[in-house]
Amino acid sequence: MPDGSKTDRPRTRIQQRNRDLIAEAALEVFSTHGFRGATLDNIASEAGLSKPNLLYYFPSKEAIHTQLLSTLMDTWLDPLRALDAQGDPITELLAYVERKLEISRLYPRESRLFANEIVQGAPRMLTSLEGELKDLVDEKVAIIRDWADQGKIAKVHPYHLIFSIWSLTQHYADFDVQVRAVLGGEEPFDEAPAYLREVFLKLLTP
Amino acid sequence: MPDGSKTDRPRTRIQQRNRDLIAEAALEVFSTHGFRGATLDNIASEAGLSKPNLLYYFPSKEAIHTQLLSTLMDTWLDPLRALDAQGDPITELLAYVERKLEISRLYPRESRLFANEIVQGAPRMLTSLEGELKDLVDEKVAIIRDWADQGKIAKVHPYHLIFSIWSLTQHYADFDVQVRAVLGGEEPFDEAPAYLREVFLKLLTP
DNA sequence: GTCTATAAATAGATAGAC
DNA sequence: GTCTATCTATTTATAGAC
Repeated sequence: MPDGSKTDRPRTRIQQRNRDLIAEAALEVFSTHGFRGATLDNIASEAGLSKPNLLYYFPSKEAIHTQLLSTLMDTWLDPLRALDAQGDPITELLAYVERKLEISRLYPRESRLFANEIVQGAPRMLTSLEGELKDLVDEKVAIIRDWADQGKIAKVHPYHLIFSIWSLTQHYADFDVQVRAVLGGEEPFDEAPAYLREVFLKLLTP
Repeated sequence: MPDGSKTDRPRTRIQQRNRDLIAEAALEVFSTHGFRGATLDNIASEAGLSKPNLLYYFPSKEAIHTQLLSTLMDTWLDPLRALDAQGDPITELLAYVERKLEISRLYPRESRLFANEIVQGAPRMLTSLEGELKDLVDEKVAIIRDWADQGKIAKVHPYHLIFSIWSLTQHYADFDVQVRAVLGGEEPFDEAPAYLREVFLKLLTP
């Protein structure tokens, strides 16, 4: 009797497929227009479903948004989770920068989804920021502080170091139109990896 | 006959005062909720005026937003304009960073107003980005490139250098809630100036 | 110049047939 | 499970009295 129930949400294949369609459409629309700017009409037509059908799968617009944020939260935190206290400090931190930048390149919508939410004061995400996010950062800050104390990297403020990694890498996703407007034809991600590597190598070298 | 008419918009004292009240209220509301999230009701009550009275002074919600963006565009560009080709290169660039950070501290709403607009693809600002902004950046990039060619600063990609200054300084305004959530009680602007100075000093020193 | 009342459009959500 | 039709609330904008 192989069935795989009991996992709570997804049941049939068609349900799973439609939930996925909705999540994908919602990501597209929420990341481009923010929560208020997005409409169920937009999301429905992007998903190729009718508006009432959307609300058959999710109880409300808010529920779609919330589910999206919490699903993607893990993806968002993974690169920092991977920072390894046992590895070589400079290598670990540069690899973290590289991962974050690669995520901005490959998943700009996810980055903008969070950016929209946070710029507006994170009304639907504040507890996650003060909980999961802060806990993870505190844990990694302790590692970075040890590295600095042992003279393995330069003595930099560990929290602000992390802010600067977020800021510099996510900028290429969140402010993509501005970056491209200023660069004209040049592709941002051609030069960004080497540039950011240089920034953090110079900063972190003791 | 001293009167000061002919300047086109503001006439009486009361008109000027109400236009200012509306601009201030609109900045507050648009910067917190974005264009779609803001309502005329919010803006009106924030300004202490009735909704129809708002529309006596401005033809539409869009017009308020547009006027706000174009008024603040100059303030936004001024710190970069002040970059002086005749000054000492490192001093000039560090002073630019300091000015931008100070603006994030003193005028976070203005920063978030632009952030909201740009994250969503700058639908009402794209021409400004491709015009005024790109022109100014191109001009200053030429200066930075000269400095690098003359060996007065390290050889860094000038466009990405500017992106990194924007990104690192505006982060403290745009992502303020996140920064504060992670820091717990610590005041971001206590450490940020010294941290950013260190980042750019290390990066730019030849 | 400012207000109350209201029109017109949009958007989130529900009813009920199939 | 999916659709059409519709309800209700919100929101932009206007009319018209004062």
